[in-house]
Amino acid sequence: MAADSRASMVRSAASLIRSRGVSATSFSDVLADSGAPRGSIYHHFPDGKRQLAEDAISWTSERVLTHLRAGNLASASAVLERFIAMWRQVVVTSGATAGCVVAGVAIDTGPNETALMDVVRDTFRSWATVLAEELEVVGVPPQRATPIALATLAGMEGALILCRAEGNVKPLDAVAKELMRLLPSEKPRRRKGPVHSS
Amino acid sequence: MAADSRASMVRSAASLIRSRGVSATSFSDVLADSGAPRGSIYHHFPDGKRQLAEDAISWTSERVLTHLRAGNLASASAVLERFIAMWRQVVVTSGATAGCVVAGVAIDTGPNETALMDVVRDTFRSWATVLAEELEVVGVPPQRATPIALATLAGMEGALILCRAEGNVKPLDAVAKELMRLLPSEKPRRRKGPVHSS
DNA sequence: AGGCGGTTATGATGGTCGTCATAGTAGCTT
DNA sequence: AAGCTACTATGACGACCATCATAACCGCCT
Repeated sequence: MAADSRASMVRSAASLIRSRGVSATSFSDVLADSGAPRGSIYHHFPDGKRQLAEDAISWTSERVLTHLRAGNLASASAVLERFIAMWRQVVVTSGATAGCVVAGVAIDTGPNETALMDVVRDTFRSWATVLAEELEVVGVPPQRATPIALATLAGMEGALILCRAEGNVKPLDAVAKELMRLLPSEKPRRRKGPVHSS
Repeated sequence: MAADSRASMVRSAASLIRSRGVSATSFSDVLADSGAPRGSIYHHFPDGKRQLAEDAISWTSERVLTHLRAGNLASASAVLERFIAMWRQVVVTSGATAGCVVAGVAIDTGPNETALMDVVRDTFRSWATVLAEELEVVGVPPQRATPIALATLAGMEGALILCRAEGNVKPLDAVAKELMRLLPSEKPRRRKGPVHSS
């Protein structure tokens, strides 16, 4: 299959960018990590490194969106918790060495490379939009859904950085707890007060 | 004076790292931006680039801490707003191209370079600590002050990334508004309900 | 005047990076 | 079987990077 080595390159690029940023991730690193053949870099990525970074973002974004939309939308807190738990797992399984690919690209991309930054912007927008939509579906007032979604996204992106610095998930958990406070008090369920994650 | 060129190098390094990350910031860039002499790099920074990055963080951190402590601690919202306004100014005056130096270092620093990451961690901790202390001083319950401080820090770091992606300050403003909601309702002042920024 | 420590000029080194050209191979189509 | 397309091997290229060695410069102290 053709796209095999290509896909593994994208996956490796995403993984490496997550934990070192994009400038510190060389093609050699990607090849070494993916086992992909040297000769096919510019066959699969004619636009070079920029394209690889773009694809790494797109690949990540689709995974995130898929994960988000796979939720069953039980409540507002469930929506946020699903998003948060996803990032939490990134931190935990990486031993607090990985963050967000999109942030990694965003931070060491100068204002010149508008193409890359456009992808970054669109990705963040799509995440925030889906999050806001889902919040609305479960009853969060429309004028609250978007700001809450944005604050959650920003809070997570920031938390990922703090977790990397601290070497553990504690900052993310603390931030998550605060983000939950932004939600309007849920319609009082009959029994069981506390949140019960899936 | 000796430290003249050295100081300008640190300042330039901080400025460049803010808007491109640390890996994408070369010594040549720093020298070009600062006008400092080529020959004195390893005189002032015997440990090379790592030391330059460390100093850029320390220099930034001291400026931040100084700015924070210069507030008059009128209320909890004033404390947060002072911190937020500081970052807002970074975004505005840079045309949404600059972020946080510490985040820039944190993101493209691998898990190997523990020395750098230690500086990053200590810096974040000091900011969160000062923020929490000030919140306590103005009457925020101790068990709330620390989480709020952390969420504010994470929210700002994330917001800076989003602002860079969007090219404007709107994300930061939206996040800031949400962060304010985390504060316990202020002791009801006699008159004037709504928050009134300085 | 003389010297001395702190600073800078100059330039080289080895390495790595992104990029690409050229040639080879595998596999499907006809 | 032939040929075409998609992929890979090999290796080179110019550029830039961080780092350092060596020597010259400057101003201050004596």
